[in-house]
Amino acid sequence: MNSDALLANDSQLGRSREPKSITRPSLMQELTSRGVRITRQRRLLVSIIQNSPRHLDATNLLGIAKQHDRDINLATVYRTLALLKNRGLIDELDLMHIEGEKHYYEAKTSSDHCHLACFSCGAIMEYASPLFEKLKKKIAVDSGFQIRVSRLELGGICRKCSKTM
Amino acid sequence: MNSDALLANDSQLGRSREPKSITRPSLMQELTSRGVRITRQRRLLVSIIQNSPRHLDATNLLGIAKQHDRDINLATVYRTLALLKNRGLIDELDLMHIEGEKHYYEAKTSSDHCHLACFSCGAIMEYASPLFEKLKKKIAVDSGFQIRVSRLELGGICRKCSKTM
DNA sequence: ATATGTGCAAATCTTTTGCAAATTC
DNA sequence: GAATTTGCAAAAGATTTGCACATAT
Repeated sequence: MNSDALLANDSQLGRSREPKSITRPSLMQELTSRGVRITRQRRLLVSIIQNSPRHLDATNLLGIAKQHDRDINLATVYRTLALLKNRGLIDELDLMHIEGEKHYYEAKTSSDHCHLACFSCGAIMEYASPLFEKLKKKIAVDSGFQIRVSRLELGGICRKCSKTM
Repeated sequence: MNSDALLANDSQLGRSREPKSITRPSLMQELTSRGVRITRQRRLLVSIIQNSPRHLDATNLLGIAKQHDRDINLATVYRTLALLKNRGLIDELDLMHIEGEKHYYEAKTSSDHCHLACFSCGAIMEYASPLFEKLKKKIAVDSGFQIRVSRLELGGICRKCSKTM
């Protein structure tokens, strides 16, 4: 029996549909309840981030947003991402720089998970585990450090690729 | 009793002296044994990385190297870092982007450790734990992923700062 | 002598910023 | 109407690259 949630994933840079155990609180609700002004473009960007099945970088996000609002600008994307990041509503990922130095974003989940990046095919898998939560708790207790953000990223070769090679 | 090694640290962006349990194999020896050509500048850079008590970024590294070789160039620093990274001899850290988007480097250690970055004072602490190793092993087994590189970074408030505030 | 490494300057890529115009409450 | 957000273009910062020259084996 395996108490951990392994979120298998097939697509390039994709993020799988999540089991019920992982929840992403509504970004819009969070923003509203914190008195953040909701503009048309913020609503659009937030909804894209919240619903995207993949991890998006700023340019991806702009591209998708442009399909709905031809005039949206990259600077607005960055400013909105900064807003969300500063309020702790999204996580910023590097995904082991598997595709350059850009960042990827995802709505923060209730319990943290880590990202496995395959150097061979570029697939990104997510993995959540009580053991990860336990480790963070132990680090906090041992070191007296109050953890606000955590990022565990692993680079290597995914199962599919190691079979192929 | 605490089986984990907590590597306390006082200095800004510093790295503490390590307990014997953490070892950093000789980069020079590794390079030689792999038939990599050793030039004057590579020797210099490698020795700085190996012996630095702090996590250095490319510009830091250049600055220190310049004290020994006035003519060394930033491009050479980056090229040498790429060489070491590709051979898996150093780890590249983001340290939660606590100081911009640059990267920091350290000689790879025998067992992985994580980095705690204090958003308030900028201190970087290192923390090694068998529990981290256990988590990685579990992830590998559960997901069939062969881990080549791992990075666990935590951002938050260090003990000292949370007392002050 | 040949392959490899290096300096330099320019290019690239991601992200940030100043400011005037547009939008929101 | 006042405060905030946005577009645009320019700036900033980190890293990479092309090429002629220098160095290592």
